[in-house]
Amino acid sequence: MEKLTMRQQKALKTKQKILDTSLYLFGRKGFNNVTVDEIVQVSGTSKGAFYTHFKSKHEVFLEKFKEIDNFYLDFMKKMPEHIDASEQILKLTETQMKYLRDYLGKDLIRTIYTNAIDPNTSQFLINESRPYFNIVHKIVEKGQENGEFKNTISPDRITNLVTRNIRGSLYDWCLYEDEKYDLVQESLDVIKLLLEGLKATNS
Amino acid sequence: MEKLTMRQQKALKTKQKILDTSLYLFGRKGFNNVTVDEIVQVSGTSKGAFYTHFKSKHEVFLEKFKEIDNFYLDFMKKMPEHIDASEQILKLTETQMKYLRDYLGKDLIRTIYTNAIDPNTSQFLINESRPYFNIVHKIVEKGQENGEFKNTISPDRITNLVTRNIRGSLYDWCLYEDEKYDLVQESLDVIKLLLEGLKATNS
DNA sequence: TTTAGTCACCGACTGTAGTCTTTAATGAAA
DNA sequence: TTTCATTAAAGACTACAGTCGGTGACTAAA
Repeated sequence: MEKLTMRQQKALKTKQKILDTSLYLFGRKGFNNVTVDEIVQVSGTSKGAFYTHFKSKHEVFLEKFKEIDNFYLDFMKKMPEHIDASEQILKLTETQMKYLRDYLGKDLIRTIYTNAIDPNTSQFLINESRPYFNIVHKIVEKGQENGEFKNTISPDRITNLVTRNIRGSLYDWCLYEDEKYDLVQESLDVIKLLLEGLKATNS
Repeated sequence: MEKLTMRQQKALKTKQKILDTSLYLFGRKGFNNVTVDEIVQVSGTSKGAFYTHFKSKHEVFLEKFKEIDNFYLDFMKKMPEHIDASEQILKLTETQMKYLRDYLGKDLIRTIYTNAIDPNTSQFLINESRPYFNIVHKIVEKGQENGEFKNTISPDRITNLVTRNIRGSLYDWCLYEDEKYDLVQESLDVIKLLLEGLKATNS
């Protein structure tokens, strides 16, 4: 499986060089202020090389965004098992939002959320095989089993609603230019309210 | 106030011609498949004229979107006063979503929601002076006065959360290419759950 | 080792949104 | 009525994402 020809190894190196240079430049100047020509020039490659390895300028950033799925897997390993499902979802939300805010950053999220609307691109955000969905789904199932959540709504549906609320919070974050919007607090508030509506104790 | 010179009248006519042609072409071919050159050619005007009247291609579509605020005002005139605040919000949501789905259409909403993320453009979606905010705000206030909603959360905040949920539903609608996503049903479900969490009867 | 084919890469080219300089028609002031 | 300033409109031009035909180094089969 790891039998790469000389050629393929070199290609991989080129791809990595483009990726590194892109991310470096995006970080310095912002996605919109970096041109593909510049990336290509700084990385010492070419337009042709860029587009053999990436479908678009957006896609380079998407590659970085995908790291978040590893973050989720990591998170679950450390998640204490004994706490409530609600608590688990809140903890997940908090950690996730801090990660997005401090590590990936608003510029990246903006790029992802803009690009996701384009019908021609991959439906990454709503791809149900993402670790994120599985994690939330598992927590929700447990929450229903132990009578914490209503079971009049399917776990699939609840998962759906939770992740949609998170997307909503992130989208709104993107809308604000200044720092008036506290992503972590806003997301937690929204999720808390949603969980309130999901509690089994309400009618 | 209505003293327009010959020149201004002609200018207004040009603007209208560009607007009509644009909307016609967007409707026929989709926003992304219409070029500014085409609009200009079909409307018998010029690039220069186009950009004196509109800041961007997106902004033409935004003009259409703004009609929705008249829709809200209209809606309120017909809203029965005697029903619950929750019921009013649900009714508003349903009517609004049908209007967006059937009259404005997904292509327009996609355009608005893509454009809104761009920090350089007007923050129309989160502009709190929009009729939409005022309407929701009024309903919420009444709901708190008559003890229907918790009053541990400020009406501003609740309004905020409601409108955010709506944006979330609309954003998700944009993500789906096929017709698997029923905008009206999904929005109502989300809002119902949110209202559940806002009820005064829960702790 | 030769040879035929592949594919990573190159960079000139295309399409399109948006800008900039110029022009002429209008309107205000004398 | 003449003059001067204003501004809507025109269209050539720029910037930039993405495409496409060509090229040569590498691979694999003989």
